[in-house]
Amino acid sequence: MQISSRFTMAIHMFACIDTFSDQKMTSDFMAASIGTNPVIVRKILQQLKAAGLIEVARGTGGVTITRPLDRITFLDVYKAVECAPDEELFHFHEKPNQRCPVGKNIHHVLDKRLLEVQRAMEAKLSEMTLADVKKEIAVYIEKE
Amino acid sequence: MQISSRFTMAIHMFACIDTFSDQKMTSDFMAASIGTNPVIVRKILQQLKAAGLIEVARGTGGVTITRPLDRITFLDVYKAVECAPDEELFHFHEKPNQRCPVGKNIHHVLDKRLLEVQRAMEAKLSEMTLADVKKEIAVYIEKE
DNA sequence: GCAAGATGTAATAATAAAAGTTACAACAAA
DNA sequence: TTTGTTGTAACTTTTATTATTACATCTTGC
Repeated sequence: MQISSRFTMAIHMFACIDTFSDQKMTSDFMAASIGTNPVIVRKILQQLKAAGLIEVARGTGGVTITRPLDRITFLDVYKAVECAPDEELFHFHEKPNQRCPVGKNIHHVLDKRLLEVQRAMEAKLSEMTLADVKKEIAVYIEKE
Repeated sequence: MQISSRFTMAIHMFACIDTFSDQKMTSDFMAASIGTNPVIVRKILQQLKAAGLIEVARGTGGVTITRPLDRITFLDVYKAVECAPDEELFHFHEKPNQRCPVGKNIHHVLDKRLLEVQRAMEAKLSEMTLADVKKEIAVYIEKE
């Protein structure tokens, strides 16, 4: 199973907003760059807005990033688009038999360990920022 | 999105096999403990067998774990049941527009970073073993 | 005022993956 | 040869993602 592509689409969107900052960025433009439907882009825009990462100009169009790119981490983006609040990475089977000594206790035993794994992933995500992406995209564009 | 419950079911199965090592362990028994269907258990058994972690006695029933529990990590189990070989944790949107400078390069920029995140998660998974689970389950059972 | 071009969002469909179920052939041992 | 089990195919159900259509709402310029 995989983490949904909303995350990579969101980062792609930030890259568009920044790279083409001289022009008004619309959901149609970003959808064309990503290769998806404008409504998908608008939904992700709403999630990013709800997380306080961007502002969207209604009516006229255009997106503003609310803080410097080096202060937006991959984890910020991940949490904004990927999961419901406090959702856990691992999906637990929900009906272990409480009358079996293993079924009764497996949840206690695994929960904290799986959370530890999730924290490790999140820690790594928080080390990366949109500024890194901006920098590297610029290098690639330079080359051409 | 979440990692499927096959992973936690598989660990639950190992816990059953070990905790009740005095009796023959069948898919029916494990399914009852997990709260699922025996066929689900048998499919996971096949995946664990293919990964070389267990042997299953056909006809008669019963499962043997092929090496000491402290030498089977969560990562071994995860890789056995969770993903196709070399499957990546993050799902990339597949059709970025090659005529857009961002769409053309986003994959290059993100791939190595997302792989780094995945490696961090896998590293943490490899620190935990089934022996840890065995030990803690035993403590819980002791208490009663 | 109102036309043009956006966003916001509901409703729904299409797709894909996980999880569950039924059925039965193949097998091992008493 | 009976019993209880695994192996596995076929199918259904469930859930989540992704895509699409449609349209109300908003902002600006004319």
